[in-house]
Amino acid sequence: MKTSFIPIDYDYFDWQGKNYIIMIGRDDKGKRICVIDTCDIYLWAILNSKIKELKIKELQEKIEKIKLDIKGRKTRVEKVELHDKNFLGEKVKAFKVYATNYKDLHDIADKLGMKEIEKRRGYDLGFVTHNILEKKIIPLNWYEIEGKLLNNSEDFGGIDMAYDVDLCIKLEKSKQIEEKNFKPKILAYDIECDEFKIGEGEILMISLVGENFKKVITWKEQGKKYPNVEMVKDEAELIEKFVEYVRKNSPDFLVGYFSDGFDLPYIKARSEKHQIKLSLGLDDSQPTFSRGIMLTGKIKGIVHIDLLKFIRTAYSQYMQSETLSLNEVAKEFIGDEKKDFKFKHSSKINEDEWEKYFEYNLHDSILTYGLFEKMWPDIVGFTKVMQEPVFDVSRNGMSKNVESYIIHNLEKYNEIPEKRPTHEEISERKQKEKYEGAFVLEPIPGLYEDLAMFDFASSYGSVVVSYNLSKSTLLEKPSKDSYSIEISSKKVYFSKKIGFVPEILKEIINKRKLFKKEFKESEKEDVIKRARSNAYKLLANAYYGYQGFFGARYYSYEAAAATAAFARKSIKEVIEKINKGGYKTIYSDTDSISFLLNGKTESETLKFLENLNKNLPGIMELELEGFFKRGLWITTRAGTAGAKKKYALIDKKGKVKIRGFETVRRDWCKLARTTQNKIIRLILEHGSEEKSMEYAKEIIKKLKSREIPKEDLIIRTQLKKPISEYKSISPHVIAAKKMQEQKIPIDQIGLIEYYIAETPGAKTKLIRDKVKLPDEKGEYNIEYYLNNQILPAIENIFQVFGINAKELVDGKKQMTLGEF
DNA sequence: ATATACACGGATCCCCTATTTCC
DNA sequence: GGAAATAGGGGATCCGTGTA
Repeated sequence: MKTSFIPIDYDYFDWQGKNYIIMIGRDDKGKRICVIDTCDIYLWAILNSKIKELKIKELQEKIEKIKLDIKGRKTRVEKVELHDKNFLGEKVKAFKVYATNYKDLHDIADKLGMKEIEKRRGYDLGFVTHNILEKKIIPLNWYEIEGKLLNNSEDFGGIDMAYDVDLCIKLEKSKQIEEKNFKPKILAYDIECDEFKIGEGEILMISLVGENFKKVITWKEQGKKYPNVEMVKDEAELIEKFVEYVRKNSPDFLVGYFSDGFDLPYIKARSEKHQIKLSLGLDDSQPTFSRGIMLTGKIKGIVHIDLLKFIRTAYSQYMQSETLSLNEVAKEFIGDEKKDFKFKHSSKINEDEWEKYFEYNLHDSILTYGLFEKMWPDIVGFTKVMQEPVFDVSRNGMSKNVESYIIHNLEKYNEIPEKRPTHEEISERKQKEKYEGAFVLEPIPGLYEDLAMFDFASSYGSVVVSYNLSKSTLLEKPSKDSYSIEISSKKVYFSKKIGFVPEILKEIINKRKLFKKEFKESEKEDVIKRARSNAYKLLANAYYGYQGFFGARYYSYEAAAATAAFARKSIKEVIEKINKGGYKTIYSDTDSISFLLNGKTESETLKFLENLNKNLPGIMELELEGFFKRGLWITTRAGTAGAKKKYALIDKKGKVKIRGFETVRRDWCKLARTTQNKIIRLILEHGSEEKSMEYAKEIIKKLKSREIPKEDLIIRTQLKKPISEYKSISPHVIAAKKMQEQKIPIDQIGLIEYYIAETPGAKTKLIRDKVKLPDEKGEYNIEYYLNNQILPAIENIFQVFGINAKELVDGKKQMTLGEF
């Protein structure tokens, strides 16, 4: 039997004591194929360098005789081979110790505690990863496979009959082939319930959306007919219907939004209550959930995707949306939003409101479906780059992705993989003192004309590569021919012989450059190339964080601290050169520098940049971020110091770039934000403050005469932990308490909305005593919004021009008094 | 459990001192 | 007149949210 094959989902099973991998995928005709395979199972025992030849042989024989009896299952070491390998860049001799079952490796490792064996490695990767490493059948790549067709076969306990697939093949040969077109079958789903707590309420409806498939299943509001709505008799039947439709559609991907934490566990809990088997898996198995705080729901053969998780790692840092709610994310990515429906308990929904509810439910699945389609190229890109199954890649954070990438690229360096840190190691690492981070230059407040901004491309990444900073290149003793730098008054040294970790990163940066160039030069927009370029970009950026992350296999405090130190040194040197070159630096943060052109032309400045680059070490490179017509820096709220991480720029085309100001902060009311934004824009456009002052006066007047709609005064703050854990009872905590009392559900993100009201007769002057929920009756507190929202947002901007905004606020008050 | 440090600023917390209240 | 209650100032801390 020979066929094409694209693996999508990976799982494993035991048969007669041996591990087998099971890959579910498609052929180029769209047939669903199940492929069974296995590989050598082994761990590495690294030998002490002082061990004698003779002793090695003896030890090998001893290990070969190891027998295990685990919970009544008898097994043994199959064979032992001696190999020349590298571990953390050092040449080592290591035994490759073979076993029958991956699960036994741990127990075998425990028996290898002899003093001649220095380290035991490679038994904590997981069988799926191990198999991908061994057999190189990488998710979402195309293969031509050959093997035995299993048809009503007894092999593997009749697995071909258990799985609902078109073909089941025991793999014998495989080779990677050219990319073929693959359009995944997608089914998006969403549920609506009365209670937000998992399983506490009833599921009212479930919507499902696939290609040419739209359905809402419900047991509420029977009797009437609605488009796309199918009525069933009760909740139990609703769940059964859901299972039936998933099975009928037989998707490759079942996609939800926050479905790991809500929809799937909810359905599971309700099905348990009704004692219904939730046979969603291709082998009729039920979804399983990983333990731990963050749930993940897995369905055999169908990849369950929680899009929220992928968005969080892959996009959130570059997104405009203030929250990752389905509504905002859909708006940003596909220009569509949720249907309007005000959440109510089902008992309070009028007959004529149900149709809206059904539409709302269906539309959520439509949005989820649309988002998945939009993100599919990136999901493919990530999966192929990290070489891990889609299920994992779509959920993993960037540190895990970095690690996957390293693990799957060790072979070139003949490296044995490092182990995961133990709990003790993790707590030790966590206790380490924080090292000094980025350098931020205090700006000189003011409004400036004609500026340029330079920044380092992949700053920290290029530092790691240029100075060879990693766990394996850190030298124990000072050495002359090495890179050295001081971290917290201690000198550290790194070898100049390039380590495999910096080399892998160098490759990432190079590939990123290559793919970026490729997709920019491609005639029509090539989403796949763009996605791959993006995956490498994110990897390069996450690399530095990974080295400093306590859970990392290749953690290195010294390398991380040295990276920050070298970066500080580099940027300070560049600032000096810029100032010596006749420019004037205004501000700098981490890897970017803004400076005044001081009458120099743009082409002169570009030439200057070229020269700067000639003298930078290694692969470090400065880029032009842009030329700007004007720029604004202000003081901190407290004093005369220039405020860091806050500035606004306008370019020649009038495009404004605002960083750090209240304008971009979601915990300020809309009025303060839009007012500040407008004022900044007016100042940048006109180069003076008159127009913006007029505008400010007008807003203040409107606020005082209560002309501002309440929605512009709503303050949004995220509740980040359970109410009881707050030591400091701030306004948003009070608002959350009120919501709890009034049984208003707090959304999944925990965004709390409130406004500050006039509360005559209030005893204290605490803001929290004036908190009211948006729906609560009351008048907004003029004093508060003037002094705590508008004034702080504009005061320091006007201070640049020597204007006291406080007088603007108060002075206006007298005038309005005069008007009456 | 799941990348890092730096930074701002509101609001509360908490301690101290001064003032007011009460007997 | 002296003790207790209250008010207010100011630094420390908590908290959320940004920049890079």
